[in-house]
Amino acid sequence: MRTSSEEDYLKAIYALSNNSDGASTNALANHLNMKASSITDMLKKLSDKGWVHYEKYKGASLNIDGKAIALNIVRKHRLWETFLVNKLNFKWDEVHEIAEQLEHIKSNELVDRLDDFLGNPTFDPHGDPIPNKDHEITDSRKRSYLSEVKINREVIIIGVKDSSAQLLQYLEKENMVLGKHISVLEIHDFDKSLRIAINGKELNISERVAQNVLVQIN
Amino acid sequence: MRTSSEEDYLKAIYALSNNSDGASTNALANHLNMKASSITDMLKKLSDKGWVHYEKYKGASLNIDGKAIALNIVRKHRLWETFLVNKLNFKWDEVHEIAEQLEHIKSNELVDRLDDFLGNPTFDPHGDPIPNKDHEITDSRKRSYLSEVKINREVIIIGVKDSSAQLLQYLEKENMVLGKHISVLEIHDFDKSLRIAINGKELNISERVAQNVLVQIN
DNA sequence: AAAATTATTTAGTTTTGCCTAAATATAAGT
DNA sequence: ACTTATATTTAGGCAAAACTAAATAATTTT
Repeated sequence: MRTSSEEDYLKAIYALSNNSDGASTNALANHLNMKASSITDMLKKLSDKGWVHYEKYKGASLNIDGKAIALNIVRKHRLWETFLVNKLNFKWDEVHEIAEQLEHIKSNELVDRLDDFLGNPTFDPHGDPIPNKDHEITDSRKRSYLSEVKINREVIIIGVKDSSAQLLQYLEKENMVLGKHISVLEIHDFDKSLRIAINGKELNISERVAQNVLVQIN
Repeated sequence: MRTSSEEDYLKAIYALSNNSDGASTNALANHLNMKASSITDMLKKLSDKGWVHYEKYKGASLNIDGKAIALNIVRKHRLWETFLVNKLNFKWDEVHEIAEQLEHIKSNELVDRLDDFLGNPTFDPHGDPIPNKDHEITDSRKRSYLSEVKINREVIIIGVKDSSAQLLQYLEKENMVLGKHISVLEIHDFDKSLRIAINGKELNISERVAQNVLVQIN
């Protein structure tokens, strides 16, 4: 058995582990809005439970069991977000907080039935891939941030990096929503802002925004 | 703000308050599977928060705010049970435990949207009435337990009192499910068991079962 | 390489929500 | 009414999960 709190830590370690290197104490403290000392305490506990590899002063990484749990939480989070948007008509910037609660509901049967009910989606409303029952992410799309795209390349919006309400509302206002096609027309040297073509119109967006828009390259 | 634990207590006090008299410490301890001393602690806290009227040695009862919270939890519980049965195809004996978790998810918007998504049901899969947004139960059906029904009265199954898996599975086996029409043919004096007509056949059931089957009288 | 800075851990504390054991109040039996 | 039984409360304790403040390790700067 495990607590919601433990699940939050495992999810955070997963989120902060790029490539094979783990997550540092401070990075976790920052991500979870806690003090570093609290992180140290919990990492010891998670290590004792066999979910995390932890060495003093060297940060933490997930081992097999811990990764399975983390991916299961991610799976639940993304399935619930899909439910909230597709079935209850929430907007994609409104669902994160609720999904943070729903992801901790315990029942494998529930998750599997929800998955079926939603038609076994492979991506959530933010464009993030949904792990399958076996905790595998089978993401075949070539993805990149809009800020990295070459001029005149046509791409499709498939998600965002920072899913803050501010960003999502901005994108909604500019009608830069999931599935839209974009061409990068020009990159302005002085501030790296972009002129893009979308919805048959031209639009300028800041580098900051472009760095947070995830696109699929055809 | 309130905790899941506090919500559980308020729900228990509501469940144990028949008519206007409140719930005793021991009854609550029994209902919640806790020790009486834990109940005393929490009743003081709930009293401080203004949700419960508590006097030493005299048990507890809900005041206006507490009752509103309790009915909101009941509403959420029953809506989620309805979702699980109607949308995810769970059986009615499988949903209680999951709904116990889901009822604590915080978001009024979510509950209201779920309500709409389900078609604003007034009864859950066990036949229990679902409080509306204003925490009112508007139950217009005349209900009774099958054990109280007069001979030759035709009634409709609308719920159960004890929703244990054993009972629900027994009813399922005998095809005594929600919505079925029943006539009481005979009440045997020596053990108060009933001979009933259901599904075009006759069937004997014990008093114990009859006491737990909730029916609507036409 | 030493000093200064930053990151991490340790030690001790707090709050929540439960527990046990003992004390006290209420209710019931004779 | 008095004794016994039951119900309830009080007092003290424990584990989880956070915190602060101080100590120590690692890293960076000069």
